[in-house]
Amino acid sequence: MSRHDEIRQEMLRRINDGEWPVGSDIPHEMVLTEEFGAARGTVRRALSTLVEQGLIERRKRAGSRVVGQTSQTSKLHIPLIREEIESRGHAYSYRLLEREVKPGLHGIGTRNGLLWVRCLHLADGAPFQLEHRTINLDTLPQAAEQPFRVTGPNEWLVREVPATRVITRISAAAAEAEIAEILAVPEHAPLLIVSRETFMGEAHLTEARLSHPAEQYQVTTLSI
Amino acid sequence: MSRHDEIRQEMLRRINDGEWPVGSDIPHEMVLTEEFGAARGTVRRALSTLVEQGLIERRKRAGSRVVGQTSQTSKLHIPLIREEIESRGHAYSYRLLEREVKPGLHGIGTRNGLLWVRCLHLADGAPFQLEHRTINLDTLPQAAEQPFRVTGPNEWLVREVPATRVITRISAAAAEAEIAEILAVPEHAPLLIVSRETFMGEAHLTEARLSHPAEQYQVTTLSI
DNA sequence: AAGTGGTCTAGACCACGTA
DNA sequence: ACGTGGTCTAGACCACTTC
Repeated sequence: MSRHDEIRQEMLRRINDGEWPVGSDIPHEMVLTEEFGAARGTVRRALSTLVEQGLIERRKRAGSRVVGQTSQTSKLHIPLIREEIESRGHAYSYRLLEREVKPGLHGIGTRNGLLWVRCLHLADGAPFQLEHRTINLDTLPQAAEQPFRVTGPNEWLVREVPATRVITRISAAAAEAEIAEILAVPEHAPLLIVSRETFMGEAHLTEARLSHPAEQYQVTTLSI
Repeated sequence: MSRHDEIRQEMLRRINDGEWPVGSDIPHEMVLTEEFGAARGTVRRALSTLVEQGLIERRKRAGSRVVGQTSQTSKLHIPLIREEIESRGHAYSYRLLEREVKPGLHGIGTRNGLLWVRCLHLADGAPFQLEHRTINLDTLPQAAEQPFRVTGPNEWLVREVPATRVITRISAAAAEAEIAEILAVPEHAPLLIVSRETFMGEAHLTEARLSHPAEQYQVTTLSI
């Protein structure tokens, strides 16, 4: 355990034991620096981690204070669907349903159009995730050469394309007739839907709508 | 924009423009330090942010390399339900449905028991979130004195209790008859369910199961 | 206005993992 | 075995925000 970890542990203990109650100011950096006998940078590193965790707040000239659970954030990690399925011990398979180039929309893909893909990811032969994928051919023209016949767009994107910004939306919906049939669930069965938009800088790269039968899938996040 | 931000921006540009393609090694710290004319710590800070964003990977003695979207993580921030409703411009109201102390389970709350609360959060008078809450009275004995009659457990927890670890699970389900009635949706209507377990160190603090009519609610996450 | 947190520098030592 | 990234120190200047 590094020194800044030790210092952070001790700070956590003080918060936990009520020595630094929620809402109270904690000692200034220089005080802590002397007390722990460490350099200022080391103390600051411990404090920064606590800020990331959402346990303390820092304001210039006003010191730092302990906060409650308000600003608790978690990390959401959505792995490759193949890895997700294989990590559960199931056999992964893939089926391309549709692939076509469509004209652009709303200023996205207006020059080269949009590559539109619909495909299915299966676990032990049973439908697990229905993927509606749109790829912007203005920013990713190489995608036009990808058949996506034996592996999905995800695999290719992960291997080739870096992204700086991802927006993920998680929602629930009742399965419409067509989707219900593809996913082999009753009509109006609950679905868990993950929608992701991916950007590189300001450039829009791709968009995915991933529908799962609710019984088979849930999203889990861990704290920072 | 601070120097480490400028350096990071330039690194992002190189990744974006393919000067540093996915899978390739990027220059060593000392090379970058010289090139940018900054201190090593500043370059390292820029690199650290890129690691957090999941854009590069670092391995001792082997250098750093650009990775694809595999390890993309997002930050999930679930605010106080009251703030969520008010930020949409609706009037928030609260109704306590049930409150009772139950014996502990699975080693959780085995001394003092568990405080079990069921309550409803409404937007403009319409049901928005049904909350099933369990509070561990071993770790949070003060909770036993809280009536939760006019404000929910959330408000109290946020004000009083810090947490170091939060596990969040997001799932979908069809509304059972009783829940459907409380939420004023048809039976079997899709629900978006957010479950959270909260810990301070190893100590289990509280657990919540938050059910929302799917039409009214979705979870959004942003990249780091 | 002043003191806090934020940033940056320059240097050193260390441990680990790959070559 | 050795060079890389990881950590820590000591010091300085700055800008913001509260007092």
